[in-house]
Amino acid sequence: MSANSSDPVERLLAAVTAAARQMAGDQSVTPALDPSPRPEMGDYSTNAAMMLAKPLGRAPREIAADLATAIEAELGSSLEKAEIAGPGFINLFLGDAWYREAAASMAAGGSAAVAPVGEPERIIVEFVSANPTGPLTAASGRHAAYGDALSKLLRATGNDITTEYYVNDGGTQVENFAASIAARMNGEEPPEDGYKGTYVNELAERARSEGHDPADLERLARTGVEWMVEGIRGSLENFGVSMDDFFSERSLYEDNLVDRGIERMREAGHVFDEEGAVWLRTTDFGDDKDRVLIRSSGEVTYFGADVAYHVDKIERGNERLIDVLGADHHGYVARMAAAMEALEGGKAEFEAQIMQLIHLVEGGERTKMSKRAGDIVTLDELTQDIGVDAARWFLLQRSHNQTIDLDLDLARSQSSENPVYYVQYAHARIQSILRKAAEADGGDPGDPLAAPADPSEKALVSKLLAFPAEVHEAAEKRAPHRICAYASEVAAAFHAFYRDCLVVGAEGDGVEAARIQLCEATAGTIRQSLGLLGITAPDRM
RNA sequence: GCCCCCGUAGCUCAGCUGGAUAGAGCGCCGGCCUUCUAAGCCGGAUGUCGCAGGUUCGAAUCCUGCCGGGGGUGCCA
Repeated sequence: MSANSSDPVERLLAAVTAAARQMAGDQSVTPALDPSPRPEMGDYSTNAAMMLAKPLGRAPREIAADLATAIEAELGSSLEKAEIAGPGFINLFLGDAWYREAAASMAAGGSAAVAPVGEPERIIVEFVSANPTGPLTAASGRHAAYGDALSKLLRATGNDITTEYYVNDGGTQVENFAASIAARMNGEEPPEDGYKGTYVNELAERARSEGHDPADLERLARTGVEWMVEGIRGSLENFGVSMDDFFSERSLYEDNLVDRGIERMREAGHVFDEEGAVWLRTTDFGDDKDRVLIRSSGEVTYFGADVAYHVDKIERGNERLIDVLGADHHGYVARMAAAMEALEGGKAEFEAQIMQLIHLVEGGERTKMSKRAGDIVTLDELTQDIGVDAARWFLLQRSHNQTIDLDLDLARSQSSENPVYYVQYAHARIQSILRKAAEADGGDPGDPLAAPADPSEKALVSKLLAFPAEVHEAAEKRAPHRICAYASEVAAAFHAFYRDCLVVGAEGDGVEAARIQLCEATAGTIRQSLGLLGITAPDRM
């Protein structure tokens, strides 16, 4: 981020920062520059003077006076005036020249450009990873929407991203799964802790027609999981999520990665044997108790396999491992972080993002979802009900850290009132204007564009200029829901502009052309915002 | 017991690495289509930011303690 940046807001911030640093004699000062909350407070305001009050030992407003003079000198003619307000804010009022240039800066890329982060990382994002013993649920859909949007945000800010689904195709739950299919093939009820959903009947039917032997549980397990993964992949693709990889737990054993991982931890001195089991001393790294890697029966625990999987992620060159986990796995975080520290300390950052629960509400009651009982609303059913766009918006608009109630009745009956339509409508409206503009014969393309003059027009420009900062903040905070809020604000700013400013046929030199360009930038910004969320931007509604 | 999430308008929630008069949607009341899409816009009402202390020039935001709701806490996955 420098004064040479093509981002007009970055340039403003650079000027403010330079002035503040010179006055403080301290290069570490990082003042904030924010859009002003109200028009009478100018276009942007900075808290720089207040930040300097303590180190300089002077009153904030006094500093602000000097700083304002310095900022005026830095910015020259693009600044109309700088006012000191409140406890020491400096409010910047920008002139036509700045606005004209700012509007033009968005023309090339279709929106304000998102600069890559200073130090891009190679990141692997693991999400969903639901057991392949049943179809994806609506809750998995929340994970899918979040993980996908987060990956897109991190990619948009310049990082190298891999997305991955860990397939738990080993272990007892798969045995239960196979036993359940076999039971149905034999016309029996699944075992007590088996899977009772109707999809199991369908799998049994298919197994029978393809000549499977219900007694061959191993083959049944492998095939059943294969079919399930196939279905899961399809559900995800239908939902607009394409995983880079599906990583098989079983392959860890086949490739001998589990033994190797445990051996390495043993060499590092963090493994011990007790009561016939093999343990990892995670308490040395902040966990509240030590964890078993290999049971006394000789079986590797889920944790043991998962550690080996994470080791593999690091060995593939990833610098940061992000796991998107359900709230019911939060107890798992400390031990995995401990394991990563024990094994590969400092080599890669392990980061867990914990998703809070989603409750489906139907008929005013919360639906209990149990995969084993087969009492679930699947992701496929959800998207059929309310559509992919509405589902993704619904699942993403709240912080992933927040428990949400998804009211199915509401989502169905009021789908036209879903906020996603508000944003999509703005986009469709713009496309309509642009179609109209294309029909009408525009002015001379060589004419200079008018500077945005109307308050709604200027407000829209500055809202669009905030796009890069919003994307960076959403990425850094792992908070795609901020993009939902931002997209809504862009749509609102556009609707206000639409109300106040005629586009096609606007009077004045270069006004129509400037407004068409602004419409294009708005459409581009909405399209990109929705794109980060995996939501379409329709041209007509 | 210990750990995690939450408590902000009637409802659902943003805002939380401290900043100006705390916001949005829904709902409620009242307006706006012979100009580019009324799935829109404008106006109005509604708040002890759970409670109590503390830090600070400044706290919804940071710290401590409490209260209330939800979830977790296995040689399950």
